[in-house]
Amino acid sequence: MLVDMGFSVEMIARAIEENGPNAETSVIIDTISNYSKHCEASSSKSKTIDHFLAMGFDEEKVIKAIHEHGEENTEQIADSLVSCAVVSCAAEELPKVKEEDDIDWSDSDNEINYSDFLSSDDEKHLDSSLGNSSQVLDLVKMGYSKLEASLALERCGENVSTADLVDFICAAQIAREAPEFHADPEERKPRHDVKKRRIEPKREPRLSTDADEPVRLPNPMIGFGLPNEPGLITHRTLPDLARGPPYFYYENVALAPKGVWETISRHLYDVAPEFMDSKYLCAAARKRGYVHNLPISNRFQIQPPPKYTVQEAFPLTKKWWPKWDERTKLNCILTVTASAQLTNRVRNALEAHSGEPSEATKRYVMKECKTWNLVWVGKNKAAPLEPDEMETLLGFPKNHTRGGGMSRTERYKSLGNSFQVDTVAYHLSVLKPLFPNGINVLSLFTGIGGAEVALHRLQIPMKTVVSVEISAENRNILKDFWEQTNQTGVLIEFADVQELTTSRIVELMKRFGGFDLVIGGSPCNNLAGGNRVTRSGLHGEQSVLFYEYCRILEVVRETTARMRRS
DNA sequence: GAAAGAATGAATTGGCAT
DNA sequence: ATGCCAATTCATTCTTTC
Repeated sequence: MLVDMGFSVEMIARAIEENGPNAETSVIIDTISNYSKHCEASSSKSKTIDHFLAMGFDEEKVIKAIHEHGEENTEQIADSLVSCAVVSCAAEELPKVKEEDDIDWSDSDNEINYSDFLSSDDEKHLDSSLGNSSQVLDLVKMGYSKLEASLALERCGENVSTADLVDFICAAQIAREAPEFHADPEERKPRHDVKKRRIEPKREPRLSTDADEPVRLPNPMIGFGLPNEPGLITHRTLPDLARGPPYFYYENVALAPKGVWETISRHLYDVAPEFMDSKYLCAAARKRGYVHNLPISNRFQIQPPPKYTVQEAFPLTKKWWPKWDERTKLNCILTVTASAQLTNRVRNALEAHSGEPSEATKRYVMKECKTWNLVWVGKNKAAPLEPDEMETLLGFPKNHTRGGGMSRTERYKSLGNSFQVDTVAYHLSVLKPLFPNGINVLSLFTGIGGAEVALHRLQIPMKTVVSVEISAENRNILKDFWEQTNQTGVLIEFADVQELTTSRIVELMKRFGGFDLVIGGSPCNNLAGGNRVTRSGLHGEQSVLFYEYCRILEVVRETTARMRRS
């Protein structure tokens, strides 16, 4: 049940651990309440929560009870809470752990009956895992939290000794608490190795995020390094919890409000974000953070590599580009572009006087050029990019967003919200030797299919793509791409992440043999600097869907673990 | 009605002088 | 360390135009 809410045993265990065993569970509560607001899409739910909170019950338990009984059944909720409190007082919470585990996998709310596709092995697992509660009990007696213990059991499988479970828990603790423990040995060498990092002395990536320490954006923003450049970092050690399968790849804007990336990282198994500005791989800036558990050695670029400067990308502009416009890169491609009238205003300003424009005029023109990403397409004629030019810059085939019932304005919006394909492909390139026979992809917040285009251009066969995208026009674009590129794999499109219930995810995984990659960039609306109205952070109306990514990823991870065990 | 145009700052960071 | 300035930013909403 907690999994359905987006909060796995793992996440709760980690959150509790981070705040200390007896500390306030503010992180959990904050997350759960915010998530639940979104999930239920109604304020009545939070009113119900408030109601019971006012009675002095623990918020976590309240939310759980509401989910179990439905918010309208306040009496049952109350009963449940009272009996729950009694159990707690008895200091024997162990049975509840198993309860969570069972609920997790035999949720009767789901439309699909698990027994229909659970193999006999799976059932055996459920039974034997009940039998293993004595191990959990042992661990609890040794001072570990019940959640920690059940987590260890979950990840290590049923046929392991208690000593092994202890090892796992210790390893997980060390991995989380001591960043230097999993630093690359090469990078960890003491200072006599200075020559090696002379090139980028400041770019020492933190391999694990400390909750107390704010995330700092690297300067230059080049992630683990650029292709064909010195100073490449080719190895990192992930926190144990973060390891695949499945691989996951999460993206969002780098310049988010303070604290956002700390939260994102914490919810994605403490993997430190890789911040990269796409201006190092193409002719337009795009500062983004990527949280992923992919290997980072032997990355390669897709061919042909994109043009590096605006003038190379759009050769016709060279002729008209004034000397005093020193730009070689464009700024970030946004969701709105300048009007055609702006081109006229710029032209009028430039032609007000003959000869070299005044400094003031240059300043005005340059300001507009940088604000609106104008390029020179004629004498004194600075115009916004065409949609197909944006497609080129972002690594999509020309006319990728054409058709599908999209207006020009809508194309700009969809393109502004998209991946830079070359950047994503650079990161995903390590998958190519790993999946020669193809890959099963769960693509969330697909948009116009940046991930799919990247995989296609990498020539990694897509056996299955399950895609979730709210915009019907964007779904059409992906479908068209799928057909036009003669994909042999299966494409399944959903409109809403809410449709991906636990049962449906499990069903899909059983059908296709699991997912190898869970990829997506959740909505940035409430994080993006351009938003003057609702830049409300990760809990904003759209950006809160980040927690849906977490929820779905966690279901895939747990299902993957189960499938591999059986 | 649909599409395009115009108006609407703040948060954050880096650089640099103090 | 602190303060100032410049630069950048996956946007929203209302108005106008067709």
